[in-house]
Amino acid sequence: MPGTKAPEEERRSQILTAAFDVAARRGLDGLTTRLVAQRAQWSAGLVPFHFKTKEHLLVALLDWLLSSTTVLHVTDDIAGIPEPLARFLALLEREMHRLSSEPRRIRLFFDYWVMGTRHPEIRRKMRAELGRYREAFRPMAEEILRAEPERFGRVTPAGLAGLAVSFIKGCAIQSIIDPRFDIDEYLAAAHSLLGQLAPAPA
Amino acid sequence: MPGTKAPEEERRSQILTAAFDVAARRGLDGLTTRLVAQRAQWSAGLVPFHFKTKEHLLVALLDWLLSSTTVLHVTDDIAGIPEPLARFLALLEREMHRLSSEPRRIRLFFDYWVMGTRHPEIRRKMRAELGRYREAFRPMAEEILRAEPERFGRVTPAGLAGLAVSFIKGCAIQSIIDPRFDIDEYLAAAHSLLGQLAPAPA
DNA sequence: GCTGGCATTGAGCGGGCGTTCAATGATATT
DNA sequence: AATATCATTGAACGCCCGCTCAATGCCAGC
Repeated sequence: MPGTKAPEEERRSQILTAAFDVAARRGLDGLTTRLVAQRAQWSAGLVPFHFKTKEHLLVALLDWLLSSTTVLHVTDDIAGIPEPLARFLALLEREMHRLSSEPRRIRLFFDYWVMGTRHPEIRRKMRAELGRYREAFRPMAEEILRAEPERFGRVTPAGLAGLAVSFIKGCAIQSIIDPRFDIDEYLAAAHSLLGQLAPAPA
Repeated sequence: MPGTKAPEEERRSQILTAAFDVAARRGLDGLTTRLVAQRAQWSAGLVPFHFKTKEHLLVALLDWLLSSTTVLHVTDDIAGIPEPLARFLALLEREMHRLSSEPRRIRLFFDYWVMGTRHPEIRRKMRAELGRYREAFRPMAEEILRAEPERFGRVTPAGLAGLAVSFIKGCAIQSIIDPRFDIDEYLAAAHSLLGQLAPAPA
């Protein structure tokens, strides 16, 4: 039955949307079942009814956050770029642009990252997410390295993919905490640095 | 009177040490004045007596964390490396090694980063810290770029310094949440990438 | 040896939290 | 129309928090 949801799932979805709003404003510490209910003018007991414990709510919100963040999909326009390095750079650039257009998601992502430090299930999910993120860069990294294997003897696709993730997450950390952090300057440096990887342009 | 402290400062320092222990175990959420006191077998009222509010304690702990992290000092052995690029890489490598040797500090750093997202004073301190961190890389970045200005037209020292910070923080984010993240592989990729900046090695 | 001042104690206050649950209301089934 | 089912309400419980403060202990200056 496309376009509809079971009532139960519908309600859970509504709650998660409200929970994201609260978490985005107040952080995971400030996320309480009462505030979530209040935000949508529900009774205080509704949220605990649909999510047995707060932990369930937190885990479900993380799933919601990750699944509603289109990070894995290499869109057609980027997949269509023939040159692997250019594709790599285009993906980097698009991701950085997404960062600055969705700061609330990134902040919450790092909030969960910190939580994952002490919470096994959340750590597992964050680890998987970062792994998927790297995997998205891996095919391009492989192609880049394959073009000039002798030049990058010790560099592996996984290493290069990890570097790409660092570019993006590192940029997020700096730009979110410091609005004067110059993303264009940063991107120019990244482009130039990665541009050195090009197989000797004419 | 070297080697001694005023009793008041001595006590505050003891409290901050205990507070770091608690925060490292439980995170900033789990940091309570009672737990700090309990940890050192003090009465529950002692911590609020020396730090009027919990916010004061949190800010003081951040100051303590940042000032006791030797991040600014480019040690003599590194400063003595003649080649700027090699110096840059040596500093990167030492910082990454420090990350894995002091995971508690890094975790707490990111915990404060998240807090800084919503707390102006903490955000200000985190911004300043990241700025100092970039500045530590800047002189070397300037030298590297000065060697071949025509090759890196659009790259600025600030951009390159930001990239260096991303290398380190990005590595921390990935390796702390995922013990299987291969730091050596990552470092090899970073070295190779930055190595491309070398002024045409023989 | 007395005393004044300060560090320290530990009980207590008010408040917000997660969670529970009897009561209520709405809806679908018979 | 009667009833069973389940989402929803809102008050209540127990817990832990930051913070306060009278009482206590400790020690330097007289």
